[in-house]
Amino acid sequence: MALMTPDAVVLELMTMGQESAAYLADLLRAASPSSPHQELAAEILRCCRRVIAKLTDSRRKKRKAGQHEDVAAAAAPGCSPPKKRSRGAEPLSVVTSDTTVDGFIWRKYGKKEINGRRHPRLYHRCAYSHQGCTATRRVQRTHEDDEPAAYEIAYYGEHACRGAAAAAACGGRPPPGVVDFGSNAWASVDAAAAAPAASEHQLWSFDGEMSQGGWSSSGVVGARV
DNA sequence: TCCATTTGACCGTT
DNA sequence: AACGGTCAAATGGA
Repeated sequence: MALMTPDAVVLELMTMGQESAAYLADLLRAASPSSPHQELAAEILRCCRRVIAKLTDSRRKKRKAGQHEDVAAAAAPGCSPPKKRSRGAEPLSVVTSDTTVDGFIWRKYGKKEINGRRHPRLYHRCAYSHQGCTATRRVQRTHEDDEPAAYEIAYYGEHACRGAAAAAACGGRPPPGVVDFGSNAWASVDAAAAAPAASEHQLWSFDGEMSQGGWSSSGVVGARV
């Protein structure tokens, strides 16, 4: 039973982001009507709208085509999953400057040097995969020289575990974002900055409260599908 | 000792 | 045959 698809998560996040940006714009306007920061808030708002529009559009297309969310989720229980994902699978891609904020706990299971890319591609699966959660994601740095670094994260599969499973694992505190992955992960170097590599307990970079519908989507800077 | 990460190898798709 | 996704043994840290 699919509880929260990556699409839905991102859509929800972006909606929250949009509301927050609108609120911020109001605050700025009230504080200083001529503040140049208003334009910044407006820009954030525009980005959110574009992402939401994209997401809504792609979901509508999927429904229309009668396709499953993805290949992994479509695999029947008992059948061995395909070793390689079909290229027909349409992932949800998010471009973000922070790979650690998406509300789920991820575990790295592979790394691959990709042709024409200076940085390797990282493969993660949901930390609750042993509970039947089929969600996976693929993290790839977008442009080699981007500063700050931007990453394209492609989400596959559905979270059968919910993000709440992560919260439970955290002893009821606000749910974690994402486990950082390993000592050589360039993503962690950028996103977690000075944090020493490794233990998932110290690398949550979560600054919101998903359980209350208010978690931050600050890392997301754009999206394309 | 357990668990997460690393990394080379395997295998499916194009 | 090349490419890319996943597996699984080896490794290292707590």
